[in-house]
Amino acid sequence: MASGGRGGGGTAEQRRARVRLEISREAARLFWAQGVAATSGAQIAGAAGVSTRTVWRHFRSKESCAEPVVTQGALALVRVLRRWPRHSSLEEHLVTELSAVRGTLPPAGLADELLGMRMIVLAGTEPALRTAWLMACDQTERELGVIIGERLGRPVGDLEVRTHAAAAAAVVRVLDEHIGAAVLADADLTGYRDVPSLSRHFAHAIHTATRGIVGEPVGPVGPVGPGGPGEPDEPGEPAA
Amino acid sequence: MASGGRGGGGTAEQRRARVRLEISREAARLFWAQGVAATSGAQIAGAAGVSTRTVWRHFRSKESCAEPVVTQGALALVRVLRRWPRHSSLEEHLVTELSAVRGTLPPAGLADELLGMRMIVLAGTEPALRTAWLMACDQTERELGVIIGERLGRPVGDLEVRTHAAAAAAVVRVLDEHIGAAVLADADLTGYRDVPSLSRHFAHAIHTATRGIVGEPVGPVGPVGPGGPGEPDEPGEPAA
DNA sequence: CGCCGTGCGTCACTTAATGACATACTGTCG
DNA sequence: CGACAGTATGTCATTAAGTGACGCACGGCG
Repeated sequence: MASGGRGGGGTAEQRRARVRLEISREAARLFWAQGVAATSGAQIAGAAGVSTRTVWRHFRSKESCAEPVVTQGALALVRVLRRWPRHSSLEEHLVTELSAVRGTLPPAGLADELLGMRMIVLAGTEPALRTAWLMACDQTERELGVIIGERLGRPVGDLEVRTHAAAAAAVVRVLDEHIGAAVLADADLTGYRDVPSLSRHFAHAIHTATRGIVGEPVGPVGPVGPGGPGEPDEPGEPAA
Repeated sequence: MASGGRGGGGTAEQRRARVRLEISREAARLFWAQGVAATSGAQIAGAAGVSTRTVWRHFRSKESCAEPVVTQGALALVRVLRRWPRHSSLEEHLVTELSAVRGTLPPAGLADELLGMRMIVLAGTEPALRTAWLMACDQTERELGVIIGERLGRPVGDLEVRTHAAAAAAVVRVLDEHIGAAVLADADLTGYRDVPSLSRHFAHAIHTATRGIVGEPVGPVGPVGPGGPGEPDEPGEPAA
């Protein structure tokens, strides 16, 4: 293609994101079908209908071509988390909102999700892909940091905010890897369609990883109290 | 080389590790001095006194040359953790053992540590290095998983073990990044020589990230005996 | 219409990375 | 001590990843 008629409008940034995603889809498909090593940049470019130069313009490396599809899933979670009202608990919010988002998912979104899971699974054996996956999680961690910082009323660089974000992102990553493996092993998404149950898992894991500091409702504006260590243990989540 | 006087004995594996570390040192030095992009594989090889072919035999990629020096620090922690007696708390063990280990550190070890910190700091701005750093942390996470699994009396693949390991590794990573930045900003290691205080930080962070499940003494053989030394006021863990 | 900014393709080029083969070193057995 | 096996290294040739420089097509704007 080149040229002309490509899917049109939107900000330059949006168009850029679309192109990246399109390349990423083809890359992921090929990685899954033939393995990473056996897939060349030229092949990816060809499949996506662009020149190799364009591929390298959009991605630092071959493996990083997988990042967009892989990020999609985590990004959805982050988007939901951005709308997390201060007065509600994490579990509450996730259970209702994740289901809602899932309900309105376009079919292309489902395909992307499957593709993303495949990449996550592949990352278990292909070190090159693992770097891409870890970079995607790293990105997620930053976004989580912003959200947590806001919620706790602390600056973004705050060490405590960063540790909580890191712990939360890490458990989300492990859960994603676990779900990915389970989904692909079970042939299909059976049993993992139960979004509310999954949501509770995520909420509980995040809550645990931050020792209850992220997860509870918080006051309308205040930070979480005295900062340090010593946060009294909340009477935690009721068991799922 | 080169040839000749290469450092001698030991297992094949040990020799391999030595060569990797030597290459890694030179690579890190060059990365720091000139930036990653400006450093070629040939340059690294030359500085380390080996052929480029040898460099590629030992490392998947240019950036991953940094992994060994960067891993050293985390590896020291893991080694200490391996000797963590079941009857003692994490804080106790770290405070005494980390100081001991630090005391017996050869001067080369200190230089490596500084180099490692520099790489961690560089990883903040150079995406290529960030992948290496994240891969190193990923490795640490696996080792942590083994240790935690043993301590909790659960199989290695156990989801809970993995989430705890991931959370713990993540907070250790953030702390490392924080310390690295502080050390390099403060010109020198002043204030971060206080190993006991650092140890307490690490212990507390890990303890928090695993919601107290990793950190307490545990019984002689059992899994996490809830009755005994357990969490003072933990509401029950939901059955995963 | 002419002008500018941007994104893409083409081509030439650098260098990261691998394969194939010859050689040198290490430790072992006779 | 000397032949032997295994492994790590070097050299050379080659592929493929990734970059720079340039020209062109497109779309907005006065």
